[in-house]
Amino acid sequence: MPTATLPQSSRAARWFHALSDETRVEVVRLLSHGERCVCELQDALDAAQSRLSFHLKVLKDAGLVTDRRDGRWVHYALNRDALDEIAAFAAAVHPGKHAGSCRSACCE
Amino acid sequence: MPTATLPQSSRAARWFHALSDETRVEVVRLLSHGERCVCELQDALDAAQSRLSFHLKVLKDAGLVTDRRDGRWVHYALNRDALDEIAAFAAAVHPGKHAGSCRSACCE
DNA sequence: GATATGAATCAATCGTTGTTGATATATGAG
DNA sequence: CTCATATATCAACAACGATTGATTCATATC
Repeated sequence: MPTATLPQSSRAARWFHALSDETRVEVVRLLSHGERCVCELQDALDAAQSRLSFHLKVLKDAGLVTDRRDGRWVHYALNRDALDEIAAFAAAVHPGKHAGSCRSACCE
Repeated sequence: MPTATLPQSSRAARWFHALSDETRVEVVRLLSHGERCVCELQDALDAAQSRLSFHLKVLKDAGLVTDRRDGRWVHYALNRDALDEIAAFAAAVHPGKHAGSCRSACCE
């Protein structure tokens, strides 16, 4: 049962990879306050334009953020569903959830 | 390296990096059922010994797992505190938490 | 149209990460 | 002490990821 509720490991690994860079974590933290345009993120993070664009692409490809063009600006926002799944993963693998039901099979 | 004194984003990035590989995610899932020895993980994952050892070291260096030697076997277990912090991160950046209190500053 | 601005993409580079096979270390059995 | 087993470490290499500066694309203003 616990396994069935967990996302595929490869999906999880993809999310975690997207969050494995400090700049990208900062972006996510900024976006947690609401939608932001690229220029604003650039300001807040003091990041070169192409560098930030690269990281935003990684986050977008992983499905963690969405983008929306508005005139010449592009606004990024967190994808709530993905964050839900990440939280679910952390909860599902929490030790103690499977209280002794699955004992070790070797080294005894 | 005093991970405890690092800024939060950097610590988070470290954890997520440790989980950014499918094999390591699988290890964490297996350990969620309880402590496991290396040979057992090797069996379950069908992974070469040095390869698994490498991934276990990454997880251990990131503070996600602990190891305990027992005779000739070494048992690995999840570090509950780290998983708590990861869950806390996911919850903290969840959109909607800061309901309109922080509006965008540009592109208006 | 011409031009300016916000953002994405590209090419080059360089450091990092994962895999493999070989070797080393630790423990226990005989 | 010798040997077998469990695990860690090492060296080499391929694959991948991040950064930078230049270029391109899209949109808006004049």
